[in-house]
Amino acid sequence: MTMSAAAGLLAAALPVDVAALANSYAAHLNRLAPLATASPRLLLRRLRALHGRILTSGFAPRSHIRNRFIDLYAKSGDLTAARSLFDAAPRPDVVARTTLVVAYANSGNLKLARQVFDEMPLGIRDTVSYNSMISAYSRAGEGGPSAELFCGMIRSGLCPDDYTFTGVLSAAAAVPDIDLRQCEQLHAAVVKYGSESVVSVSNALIALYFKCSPAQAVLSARRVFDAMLARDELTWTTILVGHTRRGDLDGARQLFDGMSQRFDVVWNAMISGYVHQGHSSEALDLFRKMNSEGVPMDEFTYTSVISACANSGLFRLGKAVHGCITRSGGIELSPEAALPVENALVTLYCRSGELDRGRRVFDRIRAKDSVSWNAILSGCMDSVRIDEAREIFAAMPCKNRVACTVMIAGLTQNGFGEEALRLFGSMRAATAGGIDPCDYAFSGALAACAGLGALEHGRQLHGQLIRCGYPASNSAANALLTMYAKCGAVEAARLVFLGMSGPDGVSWNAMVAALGQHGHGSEAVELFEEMLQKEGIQPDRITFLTVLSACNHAGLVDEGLRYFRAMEEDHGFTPGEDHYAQVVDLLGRAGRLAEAMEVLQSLPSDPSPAMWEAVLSACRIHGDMELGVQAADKLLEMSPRHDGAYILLANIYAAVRRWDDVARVRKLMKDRQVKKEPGCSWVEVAGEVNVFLVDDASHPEIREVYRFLEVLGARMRKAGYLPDTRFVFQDVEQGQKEQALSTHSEKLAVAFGMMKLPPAATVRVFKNLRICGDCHAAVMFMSMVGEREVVVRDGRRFHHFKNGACSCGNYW
DNA sequence: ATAGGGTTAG
Repeated sequence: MTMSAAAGLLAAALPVDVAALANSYAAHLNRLAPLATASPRLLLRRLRALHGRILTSGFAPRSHIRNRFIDLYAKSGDLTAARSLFDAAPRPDVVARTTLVVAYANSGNLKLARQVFDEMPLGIRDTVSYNSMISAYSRAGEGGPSAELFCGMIRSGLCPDDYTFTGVLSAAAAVPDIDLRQCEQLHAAVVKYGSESVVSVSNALIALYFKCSPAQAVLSARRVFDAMLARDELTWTTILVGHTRRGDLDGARQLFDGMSQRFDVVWNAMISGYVHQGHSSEALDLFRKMNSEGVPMDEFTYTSVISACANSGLFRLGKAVHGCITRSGGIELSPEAALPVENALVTLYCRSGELDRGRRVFDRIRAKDSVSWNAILSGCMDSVRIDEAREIFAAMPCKNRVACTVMIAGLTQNGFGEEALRLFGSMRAATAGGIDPCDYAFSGALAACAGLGALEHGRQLHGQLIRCGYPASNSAANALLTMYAKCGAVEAARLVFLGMSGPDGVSWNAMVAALGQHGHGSEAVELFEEMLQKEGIQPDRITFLTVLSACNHAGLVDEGLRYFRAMEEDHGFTPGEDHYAQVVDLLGRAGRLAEAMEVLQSLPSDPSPAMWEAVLSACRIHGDMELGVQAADKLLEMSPRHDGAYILLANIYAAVRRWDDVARVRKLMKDRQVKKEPGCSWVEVAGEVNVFLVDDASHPEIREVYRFLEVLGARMRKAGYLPDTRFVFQDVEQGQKEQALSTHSEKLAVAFGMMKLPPAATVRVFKNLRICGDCHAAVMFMSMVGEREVVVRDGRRFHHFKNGACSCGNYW
């Protein structure tokens, strides 16, 4: 017999007033409850002590005592203890179950919370248990499940109360593009169940209407606001923030100035409104006014102001605010309250380029949260300190969705696409925490596919994206569109574009680029003209860059020049270096090298590397040795590790068969350690290498390239990527057709033939060769890979290869 | 046992 069992028997034998004991335990637990916020660790110690005493006393726990324990264990952070108590209950009641739902929801594990909720017998569910689950979803921004539960509770005859409505309304506010009609239906439900006079419900309703895009929604919000008999500080912040988020800063300011009694926190709302709209100076003016009027500031004020500085590049001011906070020791912030401020400071220092200082602030934070980790992680990525970012990521205790997304985007942008895709693939695995990727994570992964030319992988992601239900996310759709476009699947890109409910400027730019890059130059220009007519879509600097590039690819030189002029004259954009580089490229590619050089010489500042690169590439196409070498010299002088310069220079030499010079350039690259990042796109390498495949197949340089291609092909097959032909076909599409067809397709056939492609890729290469009209190259390719017969369809045309010969025709 | 706004990371 164990000690506790013996004590239990003893206790049972004694005439103890069990009810009195229960009351004293309950009172004890009530006294402990405030510790949940003040000091969870102390709470846990006390709880364990009390729990131990109860166990040894042999007191058979009453359910309300047990429930209290479950609640407090969860609040002290020991979910395991909470769960085992719950499991030990013979018949857990609604309260126990609801407590556990809330416990899991608060720990961020919505799935477990929902599981406990679902296991709750329908008969015992009450309004509070529904409310708890609904508000859990609402805090997580999950509008769908919250609405579904709301309907479920009405169906089962339960009456929604003000808690229900605040939850459902605020969840609905998190739904992107919430329908005005749905808002009105919810509003009607509020009225029907008599909650319209509750301040919190009205507040949530106002917030909801402001999130709803149609302009008349604002009027509805104002009507609710005007009808309110009592308003609290939340009402005011909601209405102020609502106006500012819709860009109506003046409206907000009028309300703010007209308030008879100004709650202190309302200043924060106004400041954050200015910050959000990028009006940093007004935000800071208000901050100063707040200071001079002696309005008490809190952590929200500091956080807003510091992030205003970080966002608008006012780093010195931000640091001054930091100094003020530290100096005025009078403001005592608890560690919890200081955390967001410190997090904002990490971002401030990282953005100002002082990563090490950001790191020091970060290191000093005692209880770092996920935001702290993510801030320093993204700081490292932005400063291209990839290894450090990898270390941080590995060390992070909380690799959440944002952390993964930052990593994926950062890796992709810095040429580690494969690593990014591996991470994306592993994040949803249970071992990594089972994180469902959000639309931003998808767009990072899709960008990685775009960079790698991994069309098949991208297609799979498309499928997953649909299954995960992100049809409305512009960021995901834009990435998808770009992925298809970069992988050469223009039609798929077009379908994505057409399927979007509200394509934004980025979408339009991406679609124009997609058309432009694949030889549909005039269509690209047409789409651009359509974009100009579109209401609510404004062309930006990127748009013009894209149009110039489209004209460039399609050989629409004069149109390009016209748009270049219109950009400044009609739209008021001063051309940047990138625009000039595009124009130089446009002229150069068209063989108008003299004009290109004129542009270069007329620049207000020195030409950028990109412009010299354009000149160099034009020289490659047109075989202008002299100017080409000059441009390469310039480029290498400016950036000695610019890999493109070496490759283009080698190309120029290869074009005139100066193999010794090619070898010299390659050796120089080696000596100077000009290396592509290990994760760089293989496809790009293949395209690059391909240019060495200029006739002379017996030359040692070329043989080396062949060997390289074989290795490359093996690696790609192993990783499951299909090679992409676009880099090679780009030459074909960019004019020079006759020449390109006679040389490039053949080279391509040889190159891809050497790579021993999997069957699906073989078909694609064959199709592309046929579309280029090069029968000879297609036949050569097919015999290299040992195919006997292949039929591929291209629209209504088909291409047929059989017994060493090609034919083509129409299906109907 | 349950709620609403304002802050920080992509």
